[in-house]
Amino acid sequence: MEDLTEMLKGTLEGCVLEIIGSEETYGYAITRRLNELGFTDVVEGTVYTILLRLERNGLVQVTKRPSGVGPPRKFYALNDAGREELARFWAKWQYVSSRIDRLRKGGR
Amino acid sequence: MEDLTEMLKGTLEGCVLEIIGSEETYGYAITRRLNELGFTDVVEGTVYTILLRLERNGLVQVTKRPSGVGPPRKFYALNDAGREELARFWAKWQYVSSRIDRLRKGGR
DNA sequence: TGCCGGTACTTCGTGATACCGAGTACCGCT
DNA sequence: AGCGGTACTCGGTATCACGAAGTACCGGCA
Repeated sequence: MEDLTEMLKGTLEGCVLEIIGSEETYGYAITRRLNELGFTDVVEGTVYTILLRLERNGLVQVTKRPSGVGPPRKFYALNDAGREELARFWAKWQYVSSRIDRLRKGGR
Repeated sequence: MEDLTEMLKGTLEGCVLEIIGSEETYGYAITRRLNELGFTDVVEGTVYTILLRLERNGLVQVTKRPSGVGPPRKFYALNDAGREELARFWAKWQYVSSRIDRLRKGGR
């Protein structure tokens, strides 16, 4: 699929939030997960900027753990604020995607 | 609904394309149409920048016509390139929204 | 006649976001 | 010692929606 970057703006962060919400994980693995979900062009740099933003905004709890196969990993888990933000994200997604689908089928 | 601007990035242009594709129309009316579709916070300035971009990218044909109730209107219609771009937009939307919905329901 | 509200478009600047590239660093294997 | 895979950081760029201000046309009303 051709370039999706513009369309992912505003949704990619929500996807990362959802992934973290379903299991405590770290940046490199999140990138791989997004890639296998179909977002093949998402690269590490993008995910890390999102993770730093989530951390700065106080939506996640971070734990550093040694890896055994490389440098230590920063594991991310949602806190209460993160879970609320995730719920808001899905509400927005539901709202936007339903309106766009409606526009697609004949509008009104 | 709270702020949707980030989530609309990359999709609002496609929505405008769809509206123009279904009927030849002009900026002010497109804004009202988007508002009644549920995108209540979209303002004229946003739509006009999109329209100028579409024109600059050669996706639309523009016709200026007097209005009778105000200044002349710039009517927009899709050309062949615009119809192709619209098709590409819906293909991308289909791709992205289906993956996100899949992520939402349990992932895999 | 003068002013106001609604219609209609333009332009400049701002903020948020995804992306890119380069760099740093840890590890096991050869 | 070097290499590839793992893992994170940082600085800069492009794109996009938005805000604010300005211009301009028109009808109606005091």
